[in-house]
Amino acid sequence: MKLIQTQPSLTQQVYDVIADEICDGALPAGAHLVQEQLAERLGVSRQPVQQAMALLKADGMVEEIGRRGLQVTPLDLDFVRHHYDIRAALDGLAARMAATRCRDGKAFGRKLAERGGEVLRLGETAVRNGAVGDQVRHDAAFHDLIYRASGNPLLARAAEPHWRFLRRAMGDVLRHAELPREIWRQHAEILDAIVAGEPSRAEELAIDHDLRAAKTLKAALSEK
Amino acid sequence: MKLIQTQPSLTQQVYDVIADEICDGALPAGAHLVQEQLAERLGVSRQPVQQAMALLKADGMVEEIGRRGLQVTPLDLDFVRHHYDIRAALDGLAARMAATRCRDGKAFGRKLAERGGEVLRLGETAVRNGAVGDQVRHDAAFHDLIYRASGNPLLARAAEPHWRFLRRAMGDVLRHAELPREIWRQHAEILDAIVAGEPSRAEELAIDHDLRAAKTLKAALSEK
DNA sequence: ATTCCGAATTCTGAATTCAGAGTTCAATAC
DNA sequence: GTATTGAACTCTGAATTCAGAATTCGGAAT
Repeated sequence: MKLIQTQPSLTQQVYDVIADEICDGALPAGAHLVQEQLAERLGVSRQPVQQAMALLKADGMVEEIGRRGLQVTPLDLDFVRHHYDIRAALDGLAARMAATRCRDGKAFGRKLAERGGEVLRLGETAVRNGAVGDQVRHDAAFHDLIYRASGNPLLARAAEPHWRFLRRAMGDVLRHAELPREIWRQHAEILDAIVAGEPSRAEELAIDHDLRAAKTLKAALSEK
Repeated sequence: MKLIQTQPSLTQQVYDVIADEICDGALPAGAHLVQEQLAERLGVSRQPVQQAMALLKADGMVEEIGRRGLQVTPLDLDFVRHHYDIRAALDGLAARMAATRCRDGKAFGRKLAERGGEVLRLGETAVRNGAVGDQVRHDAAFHDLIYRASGNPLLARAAEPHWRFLRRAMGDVLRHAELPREIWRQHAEILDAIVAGEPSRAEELAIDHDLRAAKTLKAALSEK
């Protein structure tokens, strides 16, 4: 029997709407946000908006501008590298742990190979179709799969703020460019190393992948 | 001229009070929290309490118990290792980056050696005095120094949720035991490697330190 | 004794209002 | 023209109230 999903709170819904608009660029850095206006636009009272703003503030996505509303935080180019450095550490850990689990259990590795393969195929389909939004989604899905495969339930959550920032940065770029095709080759290599049960190799590839992505993204942002 | 500090919001103050009580064990795992009661106890209206609870919930420190208030989240022993694994990755990164900076700039290393040395001395004094609370504080201060020395402004923030959890776990243990004295020797070794500008060695020592701490803490928690 | 159902209760989320913090603007003085 | 000051304005944080979700309890039926 399927669990009955309770309606998320208005606060949660407001948070999700605003967070998504920030991450996909509809609300660009510096965009001015006023609680009363957001409340009107979303058809709710100000209180859930206020609460959502507090959460978005805690997440670094918005900041106060001194009793004159809030603004979407700037996308600081220097922070691209900072976020990727942390992601590299976390992604490396995830890959290593997942590979260790595959080394110790063949059935686990087979299942992961299968699921990973699906995501890679979806990613490559999106590349063929030039569906950029889909590419980002499958990129995230691939990494999420590895976090979950690591056996550490905290990894996905730990990586989340960095993904959020980078999703914003990518969103900025992807109006003009695509994800490099080579990331899918890199994903495949990471998956292979994990499934083969090679922790050090998997970690190295994951870190390398992120550090390359950092360079690429930073270069693309500098051109704008 | 000294900056004038504005009073933190009531929400922030409520958050800080509750978070501190959770972290130092005054509010143990499972403690029942009701907004109205907290509001009375703290002499504020329910609204800032509600907001603080939303933030504490987002931070995983409290959880809902189904329209009957909230409770402090359980301290799950399995999570000690999970948190330390992530901390090891982050601390390793911090140490490596700090060491790289020391290798590239001697003045930076000298300054760090000085500051680090101070913290280590404070830690050792606390050990001699059997001042357990101070030991935890200086432990955190040491690591915070390394995060800042890394040059990545996001590292301290990234490590925060893990420190929160581990501070709670340590608080649980420290009613009965002390931090092992060897952690100060380990800290000194990490600092030496960083100041000497040896990134790989610094990273290794930092990771090793955390993995040992994980074992020690987990064993201590199992005995209770 | 166990199960079911409706009522009572507890508590939260949301709406509304009030107070006031901090910014902006307009008038005045130099 | 520039600087200063006080008033007006914008917006937030907090207090209060209302609505209702979800749990608990007690009584009735089996």
